[in-house]
Amino acid sequence: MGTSQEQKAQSRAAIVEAASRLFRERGIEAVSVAQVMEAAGMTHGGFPRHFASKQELVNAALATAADEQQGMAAQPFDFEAFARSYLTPQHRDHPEHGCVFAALGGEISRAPAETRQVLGEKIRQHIEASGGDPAARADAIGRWSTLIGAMVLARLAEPEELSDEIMAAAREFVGLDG
Amino acid sequence: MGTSQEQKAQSRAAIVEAASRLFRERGIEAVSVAQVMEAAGMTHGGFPRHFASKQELVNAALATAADEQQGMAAQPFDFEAFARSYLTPQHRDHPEHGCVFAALGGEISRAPAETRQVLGEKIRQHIEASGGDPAARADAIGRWSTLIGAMVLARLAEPEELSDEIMAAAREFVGLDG
DNA sequence: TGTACATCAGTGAACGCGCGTTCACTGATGTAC
DNA sequence: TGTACATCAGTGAACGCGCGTTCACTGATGTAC
Repeated sequence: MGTSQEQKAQSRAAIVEAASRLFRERGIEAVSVAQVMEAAGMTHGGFPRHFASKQELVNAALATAADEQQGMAAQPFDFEAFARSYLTPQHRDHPEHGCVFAALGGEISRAPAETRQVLGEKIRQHIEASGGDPAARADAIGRWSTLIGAMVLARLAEPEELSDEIMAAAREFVGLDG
Repeated sequence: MGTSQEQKAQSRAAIVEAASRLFRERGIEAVSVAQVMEAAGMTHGGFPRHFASKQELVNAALATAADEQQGMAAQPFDFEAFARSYLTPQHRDHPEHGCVFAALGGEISRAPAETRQVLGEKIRQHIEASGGDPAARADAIGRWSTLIGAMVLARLAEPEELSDEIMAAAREFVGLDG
């Protein structure tokens, strides 16, 4: 069953990727299993061959979304480059390819513990990666918080000039453009 | 119909207050009209006497939640006092009485324009209140962003020590405790 | 190599359920005179 | 002041709908011999 299992793994990856994208774009509750399966090129009946419940898919999709962001960042972590690509109209207007904390943080803090822990662990990893020096850690946390909060505000603010101003102010506040 | 209209206004206020609280606690989509009406002491059938749709209730509840926060802040706005009460376990553990942007910002950025505009306008007002000096404006935006992002992270982070550390780091980053 | 059989990813119909919304009704409130 | 009538906030049953999930079935994949 070699080929078959390969195909199954590909299908699963397609489902998780579609979910990761659709959840960030429209919210978890607003996206149905059938919509995810359709986006992955299947019908909804095949879903239970890969996940026991929507909850399981959510957990996998969030882990993927968080890893994707971490994977795109430079190694070792370059905050300035990260912040410059984070605070952009491109990111603001395309949450489906963006930061899972800004897009779904609020919603997930109300999710079952199992789901919260997926992102909780990613947060821990991200902070650990900033090094052992307490001052550097605190600074990393402060700057990261600023990016997330600014993106939340920038996605709500109107008109677009104000939204742009929020992103520019956050760039300054974290030490760029200054 | 004087008394009757007073009673109606009281009922409407109770519905909006219950919605404002429940939406922040559980998310907008996760709370049904029937649950809001029950929390307000009525049955769901009375709902259309006050609102044409759930969407209308959402708009009213968000405006109330945003005004509530603004109303609790000192006049003139004292950022330091605001930040100190914002970055607390009390606020983190009780989103139902807390910042609507941290609790529902992501969800609302995906809502219909009409709903987004309710919070978009509150953001504009909050920023305008920081004064006309461009540097002061930018600083106010940066600090506010930090508070919101830190609360999103603090509500997801585990264990509790890490969550507390995030709030402490944000306090430092906005210029307190430093 | 061929052939008969087992497995199981994916299909499409169906399920029970809770949702937002609608509506006939009731009874207290307020008005007309 | 008293009486007959109108209004309408709130009740409780009902509606159509989309949801997550289940399941009999199919047909391609892989195994046994």
